[in-house]
Amino acid sequence: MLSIELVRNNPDAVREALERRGEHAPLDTIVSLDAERRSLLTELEGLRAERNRVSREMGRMSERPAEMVEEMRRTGDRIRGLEERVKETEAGLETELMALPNLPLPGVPDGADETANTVVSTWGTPRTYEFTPLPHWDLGEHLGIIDLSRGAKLSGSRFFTLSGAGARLQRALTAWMIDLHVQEHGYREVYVPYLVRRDTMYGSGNLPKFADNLYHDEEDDLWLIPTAEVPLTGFHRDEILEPGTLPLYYVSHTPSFRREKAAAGKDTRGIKRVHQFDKVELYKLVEPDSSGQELEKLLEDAKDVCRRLDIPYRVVRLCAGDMGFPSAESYDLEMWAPGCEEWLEVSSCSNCTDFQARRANIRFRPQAGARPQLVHTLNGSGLALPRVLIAIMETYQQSDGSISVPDVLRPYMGLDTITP
RNA sequence: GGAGGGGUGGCCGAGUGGACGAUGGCGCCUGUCUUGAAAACAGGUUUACCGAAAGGUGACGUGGGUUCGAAUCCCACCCCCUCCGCCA
Repeated sequence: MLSIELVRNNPDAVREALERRGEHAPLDTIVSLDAERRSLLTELEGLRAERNRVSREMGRMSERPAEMVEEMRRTGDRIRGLEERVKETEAGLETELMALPNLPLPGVPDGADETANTVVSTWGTPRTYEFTPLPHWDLGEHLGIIDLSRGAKLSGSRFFTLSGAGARLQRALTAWMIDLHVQEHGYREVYVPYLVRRDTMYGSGNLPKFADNLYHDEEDDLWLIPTAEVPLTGFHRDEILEPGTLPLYYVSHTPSFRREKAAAGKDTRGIKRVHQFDKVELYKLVEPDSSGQELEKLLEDAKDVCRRLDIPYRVVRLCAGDMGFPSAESYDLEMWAPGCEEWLEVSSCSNCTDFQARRANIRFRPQAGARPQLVHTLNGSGLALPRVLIAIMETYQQSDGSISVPDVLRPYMGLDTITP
């Protein structure tokens, strides 16, 4: 959520920033709702002050004059009427504000969609093969480690099962990535619920706008998380972090559930885009001054995973129009998959500035006794599993159809080669 | 799911219709004393909103209601604890 003070005081700057994202926001409505709210509040609070004063006076009297009681009853009615109007105005204002995405930071390039994104760096050289590298769906089938049709049998299209060395590879990767982030990058591992309340989804920015992309249990009003970012944003909701607590680095491994309504028909082969996938998520709560630098570090931590796996990757800087709703600045990390011959997005690292912190009410106290301020939050995958699985399988495939296990994973896998 | 108990400031805990944002204790901060520290003593110590300021308003789990006036009474919901049932 954007700060109402910012919208009130700099509507033109906000409008301009939102335009860069292709958002044509009803800022005039917001500004006038805000003005209305404040004028109603002034009136309401005046009446309440009057009522408090008279009530106190009456408490001291032995006899309460009937006309005084009568007048206060009328004041009470006016107060109730005003409270009703304030509530309506605030609800309207909140609805409008909740619908606005975060503002892109000044350095974020212009552009309407992904065609305006820029590749900022590339690492590694794609290998050359003496044979035509197969896509993972073929490799997975030959090796008997990915079974798409059984996934479909159980749950429908875009679900998959892994078995044998495939399941083991995913588990090895997960454990290795978590260990790397905990032991070398300073993150604290957390285990979180995969079903969350409505409020938690509002905090991260997934509700109310993106309900279509979420699975929802009607009976208990619980929502399946589309990323660990959701529960991690809720982790410190309504807290004031004491001086010396920040920065906080968390890593969490969870499944992610996505309805992929908007992507109907896209990427239907293999396990690139599925309704349920596992992910190791990196999450940070930091002081506002450091969030730019922390984003660079977060991105480094994600890149480190690619480098240690020895898989070529590139870093893409997202333009203003292609960023996620809560993000102010984002980089995507893409791994090269030689079988399907494409760059696979395995991580998206974002600085959400105070956008989620304001929604989730996460603050910190800079020094003892100082006023609480909103933290900045950042998130990024480190990394998304099925796509890394794809990249590993396709990159490390051998002419006989087997897959050589990357060195770093061998201790976790207990074998060097995946064969049928 | 059933029965019972409970949710008050950073923590503990008092308060059952009127001067209570809330006694007291602990913790923390500042000062006095001390070579320094501890102890003792004194003062301070929630948060949001409206307002240029003075000041005002709200918040005692949440939302409604009763009342001139609600932490306190009523209703609904949420959460926690204990026991029973079920269960990995």
